[in-house]
Amino acid sequence: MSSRHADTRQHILDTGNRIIAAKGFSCVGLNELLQASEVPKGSFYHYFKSKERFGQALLEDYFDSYLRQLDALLEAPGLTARERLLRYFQQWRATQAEEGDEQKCLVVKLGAEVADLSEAMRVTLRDGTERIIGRLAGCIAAGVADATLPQLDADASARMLYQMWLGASLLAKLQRNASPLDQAWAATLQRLSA
Amino acid sequence: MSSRHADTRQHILDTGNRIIAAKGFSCVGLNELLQASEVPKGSFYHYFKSKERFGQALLEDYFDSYLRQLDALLEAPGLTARERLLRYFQQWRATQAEEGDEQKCLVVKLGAEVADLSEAMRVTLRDGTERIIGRLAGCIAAGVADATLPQLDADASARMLYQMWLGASLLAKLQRNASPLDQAWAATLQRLSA
DNA sequence: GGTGCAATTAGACCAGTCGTCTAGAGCCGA
DNA sequence: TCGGCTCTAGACGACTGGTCTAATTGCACC
Repeated sequence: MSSRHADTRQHILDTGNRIIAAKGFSCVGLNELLQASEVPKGSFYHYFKSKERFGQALLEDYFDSYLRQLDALLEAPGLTARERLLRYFQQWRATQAEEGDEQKCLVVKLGAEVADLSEAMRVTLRDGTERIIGRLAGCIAAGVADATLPQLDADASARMLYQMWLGASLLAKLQRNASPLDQAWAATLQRLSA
Repeated sequence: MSSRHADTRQHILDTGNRIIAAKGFSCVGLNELLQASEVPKGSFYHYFKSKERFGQALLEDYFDSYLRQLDALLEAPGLTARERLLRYFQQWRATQAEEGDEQKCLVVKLGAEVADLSEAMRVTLRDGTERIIGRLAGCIAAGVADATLPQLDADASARMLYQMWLGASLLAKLQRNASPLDQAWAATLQRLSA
C-alpha cells in the first residue's frame, strides 16, 4: 500500500466525516462526497467495497481518533482522576456548544439512523461506545482509589454518565442551545460528589 | 373535511410511522410508503404539500398521541405522584425492550437525522420534547408536594431524567440489548430517592 | 527504452428519487 | 341532471443513487 494510496483513502474519509457529520449517512450521495473530495467516482470503489463499508471505515477511523484523544485526556499527568474525568465532560460540553453545522459526535448523529441500516456499522458503533465507556469506568475506578471520587460503582456510573451526555447532546441539537449540556454538567457534578 | 379525507390522511400517517420508525426519514422513498399504504401518489400530494411537510405532520401526530398517553399515565387516579412517574419510566423501558424492528421513540430515531435536514421538523421535535419534559416536571412537582419525592428542582430533574432515558434508548439500540435501560432505571430510582 | 502488472480512473448503467401534471372518478347540493 | 367540488390514478421528467467493467495510467524491473 503506497503512501499515495493511504493518503487518498484518508482524504475521502476526512471529507466524508465533515459532510456526513452534518447531513447524515443516507442523505449524502457519493456524488456530493466525491465532488467535495475531488476524487473521481471510479476511485471510490477502488478504496471501499461499497458505501456501507465506507461508512464502517468512517466510524472506525472516528473511534480510533476519539479514543486517542480520550486517552490523552484521561492520562494527563499532574491531575487527580476526578479532575481528568471532569475535564472530559467539560470538553464535551464545549465541543458540542461550538458553532458549526456538523454534529461533532458521530454516535449522536449516526447512531439511530445507522443501527437499523447496516449491521456492520451498528456493531462498529456498539464496540466503539463500549470502549469509551470502558475508559471512563477506568478513570472513575482510579478516582475511587485515589479518594478524589466517592465510593461509586465505576462501570455503572460510567454508563449512566455517558448515556446522559448522549441524550443531552441530542436534545441540545434539537434546541440549538447548550442548556441541556449545562444540565448534564450539573448532574455530573452532583453524581461525582459525596 | 369529510371523514374519508381524514381517514386516508391518517392512514398514510400511520403507515408512515411504522415504516419511518424502522428505517429513518431519508431512507424511505415515497414509492415504498405509498405502496405500503396502498394509496396512489396523486393522493399523497393532495394531503401533503411535500415529503418534508408530511414528516412534520408525522411528528405532530406522534407527539399528540404520545402526550395523550402520557397524560393518561401521569393523571392516573389512586396513585402517588412518585408511583405515576415511575410507571412512566417503567413503561418506557418495557416498550423499548420489545422485539420489533422499529424504534418506538421517534425522538431517538429521527432527532439527529432530521434536525439538520428540515428546520420545520426540528422545531416540531423541539416543541414536542419540551412538552414532554413539562409534564414530567409537573409530576415531579406534585411528588414533592405530596412528599412522595424528596425536595428536587422539578424542571432540572425532569430534564435530566428525560435526557438520560433518551441516551439509554440510543445505546440500547446500538447494543440491541436492554441493559442501558436497566441502567437508566436504576439511576432514576436513585435520583428519586432521598 | 520496453514490458508487464497492479493501481487508478472514467463513465455507462439502470433502478430509484421527488415532485408535477393532466384526466377523470366519485360525491353532493341545487 | 347538472355544476362544481374533493379526491384518485398513474404517466412523466429531470435527476440522483450505488455499482461495475473496461480503459488508462504509473511504476518496477529488465
